[in-house]
Amino acid sequence: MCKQKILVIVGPTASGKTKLAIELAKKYNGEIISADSMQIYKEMSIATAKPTKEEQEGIPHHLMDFLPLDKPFNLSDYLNLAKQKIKEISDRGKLPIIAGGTGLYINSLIDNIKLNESEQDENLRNELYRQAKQDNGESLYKLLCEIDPESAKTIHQNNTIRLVRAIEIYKLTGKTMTEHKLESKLEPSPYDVCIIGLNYEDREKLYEKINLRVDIMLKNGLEEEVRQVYNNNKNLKTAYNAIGYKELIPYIEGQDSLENCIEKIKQESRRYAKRQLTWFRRDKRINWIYVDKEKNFKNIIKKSDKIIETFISL
RNA sequence: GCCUCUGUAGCUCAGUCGGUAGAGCAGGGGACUGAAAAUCCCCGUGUCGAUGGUUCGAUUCCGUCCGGAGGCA
Repeated sequence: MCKQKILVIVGPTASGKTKLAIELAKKYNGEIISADSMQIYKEMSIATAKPTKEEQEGIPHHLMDFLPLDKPFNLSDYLNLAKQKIKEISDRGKLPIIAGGTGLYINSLIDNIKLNESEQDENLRNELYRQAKQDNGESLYKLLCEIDPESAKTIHQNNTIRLVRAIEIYKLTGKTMTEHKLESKLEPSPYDVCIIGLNYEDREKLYEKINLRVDIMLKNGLEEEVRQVYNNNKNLKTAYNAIGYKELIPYIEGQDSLENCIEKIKQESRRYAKRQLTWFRRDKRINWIYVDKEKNFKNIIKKSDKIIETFISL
């Protein structure tokens, strides 16, 4: 049986994934599936650094710019849609290229994680959050230690989101998080992946790039974009999670200076990049290309070609 | 020119009644299975401005010099 070949491009924010993906799509007859938890939303474009239509150079981009901001979206939705897209693209005889910075989405997809079919129970969740708030998660943590000591080892009492989720999944399905994880990995992946990771050898250089990109976003009208979203949406839950939005809103509400808010965007972007690197670094399959070690973009393409050619010939 | 204050971690500053030092921020490392651009955990050695003196011992006290801030002429 021949596994479906897919190309995956990962890396921290502002490392050049988008550009590389487009170039490789042109070269290898590919279509791009975005793996970015924020680029899926229609209204947020500048802050999420979506490529414009011109920048896309006619390459089809999937799972990007299609969902209204008030619609919730989660890992499960992503997996369902992405798998379907991979199939469609390969049926067209083209190469699926996953490109993005949301590590959880990418790993769950390429490692074929099977989520069980549990319905979400908002009431239960709210109740658990209330309980967590009362005693800083103490009672919930104790409960988790009883029902799933294995998970309790890796989930800290202060990490309310995870704590609640681990308990929620048990109450909803009767299975612990640990069991759920084991079951999720039973089926081998139908994909044969080649992963290219973009990074900088010198962290400072990456940070300069990030700072510069934030300045460019502002020139491109970031403030106007945030204002529009702010004025048109009652439910800003998702926007409050997006870097560029959550830092600029205090300025729009008159609570902080523009200068401070811009610095904050840059800082949060840098920290985000660091977290992304922490996530990606542990995946030993990634073929890293150090952007600051290459003379120019052509050399990055050359390196990528080398990696891809051995992959394709296998 | 004189007087006062000041020089300690990348930054802002504590502190040591003389036994070579510690907070916040910045930064670094890590975790991650249905909110993931989210959420959470861990990490503080630095010629204590330079140099001479007193002392068993000085970043701490004294002298000189070099930065910085303010005041008076």
